[in-house]
Amino acid sequence: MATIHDVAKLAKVSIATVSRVMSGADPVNPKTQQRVLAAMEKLNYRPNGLARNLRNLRTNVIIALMPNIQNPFFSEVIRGIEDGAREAGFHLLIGNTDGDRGKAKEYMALLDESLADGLILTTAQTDQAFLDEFAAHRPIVLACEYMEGSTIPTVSIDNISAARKVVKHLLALGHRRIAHIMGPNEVILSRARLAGYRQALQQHGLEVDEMLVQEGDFSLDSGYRVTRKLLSFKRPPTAIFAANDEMAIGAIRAIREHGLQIPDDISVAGFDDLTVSSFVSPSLTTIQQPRYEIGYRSVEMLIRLIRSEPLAQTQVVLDDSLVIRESSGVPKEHM
Amino acid sequence: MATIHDVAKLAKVSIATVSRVMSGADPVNPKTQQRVLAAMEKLNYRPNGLARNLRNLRTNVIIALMPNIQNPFFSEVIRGIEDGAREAGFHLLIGNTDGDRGKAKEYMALLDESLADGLILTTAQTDQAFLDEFAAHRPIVLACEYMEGSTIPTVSIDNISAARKVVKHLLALGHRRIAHIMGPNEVILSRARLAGYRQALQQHGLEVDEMLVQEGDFSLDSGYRVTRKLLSFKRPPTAIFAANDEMAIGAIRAIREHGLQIPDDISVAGFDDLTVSSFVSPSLTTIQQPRYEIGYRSVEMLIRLIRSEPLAQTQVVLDDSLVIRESSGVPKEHM
DNA sequence: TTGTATGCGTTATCAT
DNA sequence: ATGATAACGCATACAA
Repeated sequence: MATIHDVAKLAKVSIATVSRVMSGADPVNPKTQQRVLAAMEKLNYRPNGLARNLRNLRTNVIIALMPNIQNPFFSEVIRGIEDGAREAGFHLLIGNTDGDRGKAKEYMALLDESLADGLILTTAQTDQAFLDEFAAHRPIVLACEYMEGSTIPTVSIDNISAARKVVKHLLALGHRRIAHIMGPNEVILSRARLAGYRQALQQHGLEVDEMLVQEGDFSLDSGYRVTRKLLSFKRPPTAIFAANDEMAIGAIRAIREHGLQIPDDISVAGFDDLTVSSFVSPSLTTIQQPRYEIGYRSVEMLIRLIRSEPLAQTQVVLDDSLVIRESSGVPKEHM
Repeated sequence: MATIHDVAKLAKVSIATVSRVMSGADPVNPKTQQRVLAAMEKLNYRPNGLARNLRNLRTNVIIALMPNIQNPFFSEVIRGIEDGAREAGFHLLIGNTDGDRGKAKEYMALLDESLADGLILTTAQTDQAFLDEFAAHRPIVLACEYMEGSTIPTVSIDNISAARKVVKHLLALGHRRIAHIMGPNEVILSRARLAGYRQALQQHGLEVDEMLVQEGDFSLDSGYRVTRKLLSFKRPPTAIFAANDEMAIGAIRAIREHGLQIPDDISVAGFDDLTVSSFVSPSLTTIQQPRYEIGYRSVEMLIRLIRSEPLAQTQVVLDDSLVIRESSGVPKEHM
């Protein structure tokens, strides 16, 4: 690979002049500029990004950590992050943690090794105390979930109110035995959605039947398994609210295999509005959240942090909306 | 951030000794080692990766390019790549190209800027001539599709024979009017699967009705739209083979909306065996390919290329298998 | 307008 | 066993 020295020698100038031609910062005589350009062309010169980064002490790399690259919810968030990063001249390094805190910390360490300029977490990935401390001195943004009492810049919807909205919809249809398939209890998101579920029932004067709250892991398969369990109860629920669409699709499968009709025998609602959710049969009632925008706004904030620019607000809450489709309906006893 | 000089000063040694303590290559007196370690601890020293990389002229970064991060097929391939990369101490930079060759070339340029050590393409992303030339002097592996007459190291299944297998299955059930929803014509994969479709029909002595070959773009929605078109024909097909599962799921939706039963009125088959494909209703007949392994083997090859180690073989073809589920059955006139 | 010289923080060579 | 020093390739302050 040709270096700046090779170009300088061929163009009969100093390396400083070559550097100036590249940056365009200082004025350069048009004729020498031509010579330099010609030399760069001839040598097929590409500046070494490593040297440039060391000199500038910046990498132009942003890391986005996701618990699971397979999850289509996050991939749309990532698209928003990527677009925002590209527009600002940053590269995106995507890290998959599989919910493993060790992996997450490994990626976070890249910040301290100067191999990345900033970090976006989609879901917290680790304990709040550690994260607060870590983020205090480093450019970090938390996307998708909100940590109560934390000072970390955050972009998310209000998961509690969104979950409440789903359950109120089911209550309004006449359901009284509504089950909730929650996500992993250690995930903040999961607890927030569970809280919304409880609030809706309580505001309706109903007690929460703890048997009807079951934990999944956000996978299709866990939704399937948990639903089979729910259906085996003496008094099965008339509606199931799953904490994400994938578990809801798993639930649909289990219900159909059980020989029941949706929504006639049992209603199902999810959360996220994946693309596939309007294509499954029956199509899924769910919460639509602005996934792309969550990503885009997150990276905007992060870049301001990296540049030490002030933040207008540190906690951004975006709007969600309830999408009612075929999977939710009036319970049988009311028909 | 503390540097190696700060550590050296505090420990009252030279920077060379600090470096030795870190690498463990040369012997160091245990007592001085303790002093150095203590100093590193006290200063919370983290070596600067940028400087290290510049010195070594390596980044330990591998780039994986995918046409669409949303596509669950690729995300499993990426998992394989990521695991392989991690095991070998590499970081993975994931690039989304949206099928845009400009974006792809931008990422490829990172190789020439020394910001990455190697590149994996999942689908070719660009024209063969450019790619062959580009790959001739750089560590590059092509995953998922095979380019006829190319010398680029490749890991994939045999898409032609796999597609043939699907169509032969439909023929064996008694279908004669079999439609094909192909992927974008500029994608090698799409043309390979189309070729397999043609071969199967021809080997069965059937002519290909060109009206029954329609182009989609691998999205759910395109499968839906194209299927509506197919169903509007005077003589609609009795079976549809979609070039991927997402289009097949779109097709299922269109067929149900049309009031037809699957597989009684019309059979559907896909390609890829996404997780969701066994959960949709009816569950999908499809081709299962070793996505994770494709990724894993690709990165293995790439790392050998980066290290200038010899390759046992440059074109790896892995096994696929036909998974028969509920969406394909005997056509009505045969029942 | 251009050149010289220094430093970014490592690793590695060569002495001692 | 340890230290001094030279790269790695670039950007920039300062001189000319």
